[in-house]
Amino acid sequence: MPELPEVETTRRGIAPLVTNKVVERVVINNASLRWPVSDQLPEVLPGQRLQSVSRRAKYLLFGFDGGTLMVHLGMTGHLRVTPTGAVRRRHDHVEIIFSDGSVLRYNDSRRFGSVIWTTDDPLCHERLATLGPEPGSPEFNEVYLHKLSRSRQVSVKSFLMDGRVVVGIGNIYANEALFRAGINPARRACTVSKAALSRLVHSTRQVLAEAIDAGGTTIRDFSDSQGRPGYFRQELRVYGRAGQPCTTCGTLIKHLRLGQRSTFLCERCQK
DNA sequence: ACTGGCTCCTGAGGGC
DNA sequence: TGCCCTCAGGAGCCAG
Repeated sequence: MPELPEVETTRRGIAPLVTNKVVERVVINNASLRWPVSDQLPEVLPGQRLQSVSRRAKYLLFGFDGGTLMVHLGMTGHLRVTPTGAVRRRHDHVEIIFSDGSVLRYNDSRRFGSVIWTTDDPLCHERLATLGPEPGSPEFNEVYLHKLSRSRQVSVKSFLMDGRVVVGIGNIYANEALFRAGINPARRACTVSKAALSRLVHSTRQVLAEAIDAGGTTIRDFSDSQGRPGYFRQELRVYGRAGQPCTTCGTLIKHLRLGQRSTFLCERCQK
């Protein structure tokens, strides 16, 4: 489900509802996520105040007094805040009850996501330490991409989706960014010119920023913390548009598979 | 060091 | 209506 814009949309919705609240109780209904949820959580968290909700890559970082809860939404994860006593839904795996009665619920039908507790610097955690720069950071630029890509034989799309290269870009936005940059996603990364990589840096930032402004993209089941869908779907130019005309030249959008992921392109606009 | 393929899991949608 | 198949927005792990 979520790429960077959806995670950021979730963060913005959740943060004002839970920041500065004190945990009263934690309930783990199902600990078997991507990694087992720590059974220490119900003992450790109560009494701690939630100081901040930030984001690194696709991880939401809930900064408590004595540590950080690192939440990844996987493919189908949702967070929502409800009053106490609100009906528990199927797949509500973790519930954090605050002393004011509100409840933060982690729901994830496929359980590809994770809820990880760490008392160390989360940025040094093994899940985060090896990740590349944020797409919005100055480190993500054409010089960096050019240097990193010279030895890479993988498709430029797989390269762009590699979290060690740059974080937050999943399948939808990789397709969209490559279309806007006029780059064929199947091209090997090492063959893409610095000029084209420069276009890719800008189109990536642009697509992500526009998607955040629209509240993310809802294809199947993404909704924000209030249950609202994202409105970027109507802005998608290639993703999910196989057989439909290119918005630029009218050529029919082609569908193929790269690295086991659905890929869409206009063969005329993307070289 | 890279690469492609497989894997975890549930649910939706299409064809018959 | 139901059954079976394919596909899905992530990403770690493994063998080659």
